[in-house]
Amino acid sequence: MRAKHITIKDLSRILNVSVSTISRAFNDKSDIRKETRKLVLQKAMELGYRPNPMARNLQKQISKNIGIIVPELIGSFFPLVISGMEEVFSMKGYQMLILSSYESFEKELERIKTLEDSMVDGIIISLSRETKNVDVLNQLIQTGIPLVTFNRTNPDIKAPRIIFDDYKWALLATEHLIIEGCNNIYHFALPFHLSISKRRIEGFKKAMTKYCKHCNDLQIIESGISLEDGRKTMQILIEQSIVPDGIFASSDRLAIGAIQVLKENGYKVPEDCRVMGFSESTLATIIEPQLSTVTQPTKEMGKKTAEMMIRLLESEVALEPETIKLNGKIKVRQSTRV
Amino acid sequence: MRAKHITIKDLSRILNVSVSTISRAFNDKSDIRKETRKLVLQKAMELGYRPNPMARNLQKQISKNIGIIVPELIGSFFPLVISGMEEVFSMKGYQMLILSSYESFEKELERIKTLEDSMVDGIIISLSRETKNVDVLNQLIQTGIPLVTFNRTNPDIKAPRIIFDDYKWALLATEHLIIEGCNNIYHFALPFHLSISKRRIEGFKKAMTKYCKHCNDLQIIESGISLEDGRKTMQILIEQSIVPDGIFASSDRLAIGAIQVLKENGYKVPEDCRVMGFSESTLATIIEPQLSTVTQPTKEMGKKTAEMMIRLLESEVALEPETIKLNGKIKVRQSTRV
DNA sequence: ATTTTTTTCGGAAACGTTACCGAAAATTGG
DNA sequence: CCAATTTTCGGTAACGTTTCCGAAAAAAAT
Repeated sequence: MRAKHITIKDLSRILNVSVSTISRAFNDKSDIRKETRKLVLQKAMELGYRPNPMARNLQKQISKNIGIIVPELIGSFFPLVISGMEEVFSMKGYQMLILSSYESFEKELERIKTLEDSMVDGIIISLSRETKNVDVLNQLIQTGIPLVTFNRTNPDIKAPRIIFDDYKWALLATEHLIIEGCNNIYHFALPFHLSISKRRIEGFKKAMTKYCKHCNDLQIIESGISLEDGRKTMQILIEQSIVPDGIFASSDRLAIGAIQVLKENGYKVPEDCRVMGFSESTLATIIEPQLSTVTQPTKEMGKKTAEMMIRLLESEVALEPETIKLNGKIKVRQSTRV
Repeated sequence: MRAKHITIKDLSRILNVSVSTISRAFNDKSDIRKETRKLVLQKAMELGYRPNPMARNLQKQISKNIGIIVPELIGSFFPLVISGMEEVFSMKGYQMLILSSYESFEKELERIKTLEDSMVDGIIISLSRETKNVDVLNQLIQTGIPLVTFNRTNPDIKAPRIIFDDYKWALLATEHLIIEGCNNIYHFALPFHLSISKRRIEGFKKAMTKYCKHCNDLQIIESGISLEDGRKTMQILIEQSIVPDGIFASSDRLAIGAIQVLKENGYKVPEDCRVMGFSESTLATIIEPQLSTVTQPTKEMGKKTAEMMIRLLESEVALEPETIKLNGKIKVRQSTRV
């Protein structure tokens, strides 16, 4: 039923040259005459010949596939990162197998197994929120398969990581709140065990002590990642009659949840409490007041990650795991400025 | 450098059986003794043998890859659809190659070519906003490669389509506005040449005439797809001193743009103008007032699309292109109810 | 016990490439 | 003009499976 594909052998028969010369013509080998190459390529074009990638990959013992595991496909962040990866991988002739761990450690392991089975040339991963044990990843590296982590990563993994300079920008974000006049600032943090969370907490603390602001651990609350998590955290604070004059949330979704609850309880943003988000999302300009946040070069992160993978793939020797830190920008909107 | 993979030949040597029996053991063939199968499988497990997919695919002349082309990866819609597809494809051992056309016709053609080159077993596509000519797709079908379209499709394509019952739900959405008391309703439409747009317009018209409401073509405005497009359309209306008492927007983003501009100009939603969106997005509950909209089983659409592809793949004979219409639900929030 | 049937297996040829090893042809050097 | 070199090419064996064909072994029938 399917139209038969023309192969290198067909070409060989038609052109009366050996299959090896045809292969040579397509692979820019040196030991072929320019005229014969032109002849072959021309005829190939004419007959619509396309090299069969499966055969080539079998012979070369590669798959030209890169496995990508992300915690989720919803939200704007990961799709945008992936979109950045696509740009560089498609240029280099690689294809992406995109899998979601759905924020579950168990599923994450499953996905890794799947990718191993399908013999991808490399694996790119951003950890699920549940992932604490990274032994499997390190075993993976042991077997020789290139691994790159991004955004949600873990210092114990002996692989390159591409991350935002969370420490620096958390510091600057907090500083922004302080300069705007906040004294009693709370930090809504991501799950503590995520390194991304730790780095932002450090930045927050540093800013607070730098300006001699009161800062104890009660002001740093492990909230989660969703909008609902942000709501809950805020609700608990209000029930305890605690209303900060500034909130630095570790994600836009947490920040928006906080704003919603503040407003529902009659507090005004930014007058009563200024709120700062992190990692720009499309939601930031929809909420009222519009959310100040730290924008991140999300697509850039995808590109850098993909480029790192290409480097691993093309290098003969094992590279020392490198950490690339990307810079953001503070986007001031109405939620922090009266 | 890379750890050598154990092959069927290694197993053959170790177990002292032929390669064909091993292959038989793994493929549930009938002509093999239960004990030998068990023996083989056990040893394979022990040595961590995994069939090489490239070799298998070359032999079977398939790739176990499905190409997927979507207009964009940002926004919640397409990632969610893809997430639905993933569920069924990963069950069936297929992998997805996800490519984005970035809403560009030219890029779309490029992507199709890429997928042909990589010899995917089937192609799933949702058209870019620019796509009017679908000859390439029909040629593709001619060559025998299974094609399934979803959401943004085109009646000229001779392939199955999985769509929402846009006509019906546009009708019901408009009806909802009418029942809530609107008389002068405007429809912010997607680009007219998209069939999805046409169907919703028909639904809108039908509802208006059914209730004997005044409805001329000026009330149906080709707006675009983005939030910015929604803002522009609303702005133009207001500049003409036209303020409808109801707006049915063909996407949540258009609706939110409209709401923003209405509010900026001192109009109240829903008191002065009720606004109805279409195709639930995460933005709907962030905007104030929260947006009434037509929710769609987005993930379900992905599943159904993938299942249709599997059917094409597994069927020997060519199937008559079928159209599957999915139902939605009207979600009433504050933007349409006082 | 011999023939017939069925079950179980091994050998070898595919699948479409690339890679290696020579050999023929063309070029150079003396 | 012949030898030495270089360029260009063909033949063939991989890569790791599956599939087909036929043969051996086991079971059933006579």
